[in-house]
Amino acid sequence: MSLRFTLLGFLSYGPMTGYDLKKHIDNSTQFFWHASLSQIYPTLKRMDEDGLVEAAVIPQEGRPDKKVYTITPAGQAALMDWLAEPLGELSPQKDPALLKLFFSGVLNREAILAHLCRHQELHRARLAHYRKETASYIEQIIVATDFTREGIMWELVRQWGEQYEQAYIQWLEQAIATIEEEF
Amino acid sequence: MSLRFTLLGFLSYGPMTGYDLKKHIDNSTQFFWHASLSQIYPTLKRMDEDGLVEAAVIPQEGRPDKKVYTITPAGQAALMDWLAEPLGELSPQKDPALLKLFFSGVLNREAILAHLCRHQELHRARLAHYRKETASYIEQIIVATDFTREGIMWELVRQWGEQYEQAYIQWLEQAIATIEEEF
DNA sequence: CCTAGCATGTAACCAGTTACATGATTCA
DNA sequence: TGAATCATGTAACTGGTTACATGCTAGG
Repeated sequence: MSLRFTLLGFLSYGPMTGYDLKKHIDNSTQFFWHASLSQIYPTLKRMDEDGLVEAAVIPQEGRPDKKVYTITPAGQAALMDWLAEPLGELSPQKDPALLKLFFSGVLNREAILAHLCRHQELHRARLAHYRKETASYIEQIIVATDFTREGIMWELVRQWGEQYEQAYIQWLEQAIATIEEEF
Repeated sequence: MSLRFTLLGFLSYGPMTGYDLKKHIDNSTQFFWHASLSQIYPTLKRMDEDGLVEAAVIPQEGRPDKKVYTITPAGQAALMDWLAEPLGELSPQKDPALLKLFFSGVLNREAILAHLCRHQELHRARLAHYRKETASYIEQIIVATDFTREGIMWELVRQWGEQYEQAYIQWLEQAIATIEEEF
């Protein structure tokens, strides 16, 4: 259901194609909400049937016709209802890396350390991404569109990403120390 | 796929029914891997067909026969292969609460603050849970089974849960301050 | 020459949720 | 009296992934 709201959210900033939406998702919500084109296209189609968006077909040569989607008043209303609705329970997360670690007591010291170091590398890369690419993307959009209020929210969420990665890396540091001492 | 490894992981500690497995999941992996009974039962059945586990049927009166599953050598091997295999990319997370916040720039100051406070409450409750219920559950199992090596891993993962929640709460604190000042 | 970007989709499949179905025992 | 615990499952559905299909243009 949240994919529909993701799409409505971006379309509330302006009309766009499914392809454009995918790029915005990849550049901003990617790390707390992602979707593939093969999920986006049929979803937009159903949202059109439900009257939440409207498609304007722009003929093109040499490539498929462009479908530019615009949010309808009904779509705006649905988005606002969802935004206003209080948060439910925390949504359960799944993290295969933690699961593997949880059951890794049977492995030897070196194998566990290898997992932890690899894990740390991945999180360092992501931290760098939040600080560089994500930060500049947000700034760029704020400058281009003058969405200052929206920009405050985007930036807050980006900061959570940064702090999350920092905390993760710190914990892994401690975990490595623990294994080196106790295992 | 990871559900199969979750079940194999717990079954490597000893034979159990699907019902027992569900309780272990709820008490320990719940926050990074969860599953419902209606997913666990058919999965165990298919794992039996694939030779990863074996069921011993224990007739009971007044309730369905108990099926106690035991991990087979093939199951043990599959579990070890998975544990040894290096971590792939970070698995994409989905968090509807962050998504809502991301698009909340159109809401007024009070509505945003309400979301943030509610969010903080939920995370405080979870932090308390990790510190009390989860911690005592782990200690209890370590004492009962003498799985000290395994216990170190369980405790490490629990500590991540605790640090994650602390970081989340801190970020929300900052976010509340930012909205109060800038919005 | 090959990769990336533009631009759309369908079909088969897998994972996971929700609702349904049964039924005894224990505890507040 | 009603909820929780024990103990199993099935069926319909929703959400999401993977593979397939088409085909032009621009740039390194």
